[in-house]
Amino acid sequence: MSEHILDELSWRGLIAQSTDLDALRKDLDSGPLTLYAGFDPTAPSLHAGNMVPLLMLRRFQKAGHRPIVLAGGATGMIGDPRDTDERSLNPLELVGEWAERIRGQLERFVDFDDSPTGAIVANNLDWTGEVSVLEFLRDVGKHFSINVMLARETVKRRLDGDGMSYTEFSYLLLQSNDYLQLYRQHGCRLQVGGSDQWGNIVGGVELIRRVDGGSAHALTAPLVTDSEGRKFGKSTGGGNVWLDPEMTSPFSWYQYFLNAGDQDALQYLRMFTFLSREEVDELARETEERPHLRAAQRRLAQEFTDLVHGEEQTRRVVAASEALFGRGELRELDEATLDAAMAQAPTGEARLADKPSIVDLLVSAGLAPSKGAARRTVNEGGAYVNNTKVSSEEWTPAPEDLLHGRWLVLRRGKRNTAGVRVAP
RNA sequence: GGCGGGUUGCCCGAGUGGUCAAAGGGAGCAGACUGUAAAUCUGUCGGCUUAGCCUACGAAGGUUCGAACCCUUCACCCGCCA
Repeated sequence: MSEHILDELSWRGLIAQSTDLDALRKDLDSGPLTLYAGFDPTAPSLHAGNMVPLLMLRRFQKAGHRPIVLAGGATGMIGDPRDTDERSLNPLELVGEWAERIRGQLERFVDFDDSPTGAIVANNLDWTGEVSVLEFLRDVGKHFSINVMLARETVKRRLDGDGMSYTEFSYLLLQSNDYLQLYRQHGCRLQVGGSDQWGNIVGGVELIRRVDGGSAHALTAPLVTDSEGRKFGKSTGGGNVWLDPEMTSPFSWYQYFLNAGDQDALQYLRMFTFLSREEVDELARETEERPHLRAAQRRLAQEFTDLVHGEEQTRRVVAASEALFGRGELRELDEATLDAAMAQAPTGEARLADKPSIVDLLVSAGLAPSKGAARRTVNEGGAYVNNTKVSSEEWTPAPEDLLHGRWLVLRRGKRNTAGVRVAP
């Protein structure tokens, strides 16, 4: 039953580029291999896209290898060059704080124990923070050819555009050194990451070979995009889909994946869940035959929410989603069910005595960023209260509109819903 | 250090004294069609107490009846030269 990890990654669509796969396969077969992936603290939380390499570590661990999760406390202070323009440096304290938060998130997805496959947590600040410039330039810098560095795609694009600072240019050296350090400390011989990390990873592979004469591997996953090639993780409301429940509620997380397109849902099932090939194939068949049931989307949303937020949360958001989006009359929901659903959905507050208009309510519930936007929604026919369209900006709730005497369920468009708790 | 070019709304990018809340594209949002899908078409897309007002074209001043557009200074970026 146990398929080779590389074959598994392959059908899951998780292999974009790699160094010699046959050599890697041999190494994987000859005992537990130590591998790592790094995550830079560029925000206070990981986002959904980060789950690809993170879950790859977990997949490798399940296949009998040892993962190292690395928080980029040092690299996060420098910034990996991106295609467009120079990043602005974040304050040191902020990066430190973010690195801590991200480390906490990383730890949840791999298992720690004393066995040879027990995970290790690292922070590259530990070995980078105290290195002197001279030491670094002599020991690491000397092994990098400017000629090669200039040939990198990102660098070329930046040179054609707004240019790049020396700081960002140096990023490659830092990450390469990370790989070397982990190779030395833990015998780490495989680094995985998104395909945008290819150059950085290979930099490390070469550094290990040059300095220690060691052989190490590189493996990247494709950048996750939706069927239109858009970068993954932009939620319908704009902005990233974050792991932190304070930043993206489990309800919103669930809804985001529930709304995925057919092709996307199947791709995400392979990448973000541990469902077997057979199970995914079955869901693909179902989607083909009875697309309206959205079996793939439901399973994806459920599995992924489960993985990130836990079973208990998942139960709640599934129930809330069914209550709010179900075909049943909202008025017929019993109080407990409605309360539970409202506890999961985004909510706002209002007072009946203030005679809030539909526009005020939409803003209060967070369904519209401004009154202007709320008015637009109403005029476009996209505003609903308790599943009934409201087409006048002047509409204001009457006491009998309140569900169980205190709730209004608002909806903007078809898939954004929120509650407003109304006080007398 | 010198000379030249640049900094426009979420992003890209046009605009070089009034007709500019600023062309065009992308993204986003809503509607129709659907399956809480995709594609397509349509509309929309700074804020507000919305026939008006406020804020906005790197920052601060200035010229002018009037400035994104002209002038000055500053900041940052790019290129060439030293």
